[in-house]
Amino acid sequence: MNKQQKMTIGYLAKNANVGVETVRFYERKGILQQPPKQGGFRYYQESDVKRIRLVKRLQDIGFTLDEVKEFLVAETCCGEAKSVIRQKSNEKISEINAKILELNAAVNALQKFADSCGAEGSVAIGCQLLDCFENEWECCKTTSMSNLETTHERKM
Amino acid sequence: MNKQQKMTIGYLAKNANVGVETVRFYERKGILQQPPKQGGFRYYQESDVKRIRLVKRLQDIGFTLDEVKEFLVAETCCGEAKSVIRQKSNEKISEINAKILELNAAVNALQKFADSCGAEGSVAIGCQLLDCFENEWECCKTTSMSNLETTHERKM
DNA sequence: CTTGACCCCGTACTAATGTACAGGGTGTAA
DNA sequence: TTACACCCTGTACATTAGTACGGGGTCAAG
Repeated sequence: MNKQQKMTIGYLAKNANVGVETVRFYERKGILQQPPKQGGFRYYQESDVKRIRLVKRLQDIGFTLDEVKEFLVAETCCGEAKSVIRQKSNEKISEINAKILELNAAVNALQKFADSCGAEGSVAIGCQLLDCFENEWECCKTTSMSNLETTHERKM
Repeated sequence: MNKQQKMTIGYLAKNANVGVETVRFYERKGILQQPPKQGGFRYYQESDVKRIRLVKRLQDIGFTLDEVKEFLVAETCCGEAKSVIRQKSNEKISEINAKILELNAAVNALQKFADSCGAEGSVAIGCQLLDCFENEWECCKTTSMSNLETTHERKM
């Protein structure tokens, strides 16, 4: 690629694997900075491609666009703002670690389900997605079925 | 809990930790079966609580409501439908395993970011979320920056 | 200097997943 | 029997993250 050449929004979008409307949408939301225009057109740098890909990756791991924005804005921070962003990073790390545990349990549950229900010779009665998940989940996060409330103990 | 007592939608919702509107929404979508009404009211079983919790769990691990529905409907399947559901389960397992890899890489990247940017004494120039993610991601899924296209090689 | 691909802005629409009324009915405790 | 919490249906609104469209401007190859 010739670095002298100008990258229009269409090419940015193509390179970053998003739609042009998405790029403009990100600029409106303040997630991407709108580049200074030449003759009414936006022209981009390679770093913008990287930035959009980063946004997509952050989305993939569970960030909302607002969170992405917070993090990207925070990059240029200093002093006190740093401890805020460090805290947010650590919160996200905990969140993701919890999700990893949950997903591992899910794989086990689904495997059990696939083995019992999906097996060619199995009988229909064995197809209990609920049972597979109930057992597998207990290690991860349990909500007890005891103390269910019903209607005759009405709130007054 | 007295099993003789009747569980109205409000209590079902409370026990399953969702809103009553959500329950009705699930019934409209066919994710939950609407129970036969007595005097115009819906009355539920404990199994309905379990079912809603299962829906929430499946959502947590990345199922859309339509996918949840597919799986729940498929539980009562037999014969040929079984191999379909087994295949879907296996697809989901692969999907989740890929996600786990991605999340592990994300934790590493965020840790690096928190360490470099968030540390009390660090300088602002070290705050590069993009760099932290770029390196960490390569193991997981890479999109090369070479072969970028720009505007002067215009399509005709 | 025309033409066709591409860009601009602004607005409106979509899909998924709920939430929130409005207007009326029900059931039970006092 | 009345009050009040709770239920019903139906419709509309909210949020997130885009996507599409209309009406017009720009640029570069032929």
